[in-house]
Amino acid sequence: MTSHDADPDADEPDLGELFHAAFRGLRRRWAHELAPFEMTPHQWRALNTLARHGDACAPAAGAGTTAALRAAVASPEGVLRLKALAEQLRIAPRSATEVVDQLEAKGLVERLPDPHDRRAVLVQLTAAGQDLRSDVQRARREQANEYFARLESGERAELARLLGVLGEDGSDGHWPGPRRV
Amino acid sequence: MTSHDADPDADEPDLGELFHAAFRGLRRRWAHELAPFEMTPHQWRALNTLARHGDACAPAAGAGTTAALRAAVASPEGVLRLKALAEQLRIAPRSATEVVDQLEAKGLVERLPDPHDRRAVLVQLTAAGQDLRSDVQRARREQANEYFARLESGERAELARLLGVLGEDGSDGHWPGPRRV
DNA sequence: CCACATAATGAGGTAACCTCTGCATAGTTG
DNA sequence: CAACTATGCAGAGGTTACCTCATTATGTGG
Repeated sequence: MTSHDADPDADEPDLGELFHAAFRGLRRRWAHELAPFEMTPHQWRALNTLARHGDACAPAAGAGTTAALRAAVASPEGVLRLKALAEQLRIAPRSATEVVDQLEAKGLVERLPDPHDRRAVLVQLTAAGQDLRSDVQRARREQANEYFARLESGERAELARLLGVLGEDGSDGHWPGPRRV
Repeated sequence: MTSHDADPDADEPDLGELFHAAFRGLRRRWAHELAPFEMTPHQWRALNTLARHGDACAPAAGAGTTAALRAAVASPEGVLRLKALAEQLRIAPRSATEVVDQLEAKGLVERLPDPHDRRAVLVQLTAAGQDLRSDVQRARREQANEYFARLESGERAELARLLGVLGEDGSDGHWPGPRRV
C-alpha cells in the first residue's frame, strides 16, 4: 500500500490473508470447544458428516461405470463407505481410514462389512457416537459462541453462498483429488 | 438461532464445512501456483507480509509497557521483527522463526540485529526476495485464476468484510495467543 | 545490582494431510 | 470358469504447519 492505487494488490488487498486468519480462528475455536470431549476438529468433522450423510443417503457417486454406481449408491442408512466419507470430507481415502481408526478406537464408530461388496467397509456411528455428537452440539449451542454468531443471519447466508462458490471444484465435475505436487 | 425450527442444524447447515472446503481449495491452489517457485503457501504468506508491513511500518504494538511500545514501533522500513511477523501471521513466535529460517536458507530474507535491542532480530527482504515476490505476483495475475476470480468484485468485497469480522480476535484486544489445549 | 520480563531459538511433539505399495475382492471377457 | 484388470482398504513412511517447554541473551525497574 505504497499510496493510492499504483500498487497492484490494491484490488485484492488481502483476501487470502483474511481467509487464512478467519480460518485459523475457526480451527482454534473448534479445537478449544472440542477439547473437553477429547476430540480434534478433524474427528468432529468426520463424526458429523457421518451422522449427516449416513441419514441423508446422498448419492455421492458419479464415478463412471455402471457397476461402481450401483455399488456406491447402496448406502442403507446411517452408514457410509470409507471412500464416500473421504469424498465428503474432501480428503484422500487413506486419510479417511485414519480418522475412522481414531473414532473407532474411541468406540464412536464401528466398521461393518458391506454386504454388497466384500472389499468395502461401511462406517457407522455407534450409540456412543451419536450421543457424543448430540452432547457436543448442545454444548456449542449453549455457549452460543458459534464463531459465526458474530455475523447476522443474513450475513451468514451470504457467506455460505460465497464459500459455496469458492469451494466447488473448478475441475471436470469430479473431484481433482488431493494435491499432486 | 434456537428460534423455532425443529432441526437445530437447519439454520447453520454447514458453514464450517463450507469454510473448510473453500479453504482447502485455496490452499491447494496456492500450493499449485507456488510450486514452480519452490515455495509453500506458508512461505509466500510470510514473504508477502514482510514486503507489505515492512513498508507500511505498522505499529503492531500495544503490548502495554512504554518500553515495549517504544521498541516495537521502531521498525525502520522494509523490516520486521520476528515477533511482529509472528503477530501479523497469527502464529507463535517460534513458528515464525521457522519460516524465516526457510526463507533465509533460500536467500530471500536476511536477519539483521536490531540496533535498538540486541535481543531482537530484524528480518528484511533481500533483493532476491523482492524479485521473487514480484515474479510470483506477476505470474498469478497472468494466470488470472486468482481463485477468488470466481466471485464478482462486489462479492469479493463482501467476503472480505465478513472474513474481517470473523477474523478479528474476540478477546481483550490483544491476541489470545495460540491454542492452549 | 538484582529480580523479572522479553526476544529469539533448540528440542521435541502433534494433527492432518499425503504417496506408494500390497492385498483381497469384484466385475469383465474370451 | 480362468485370466485380467479395476477397486477398496490399510501398512509404511514422509511432509507441512503448527505447537509447547526450556534455555540463553538481553533489557528494565526498583
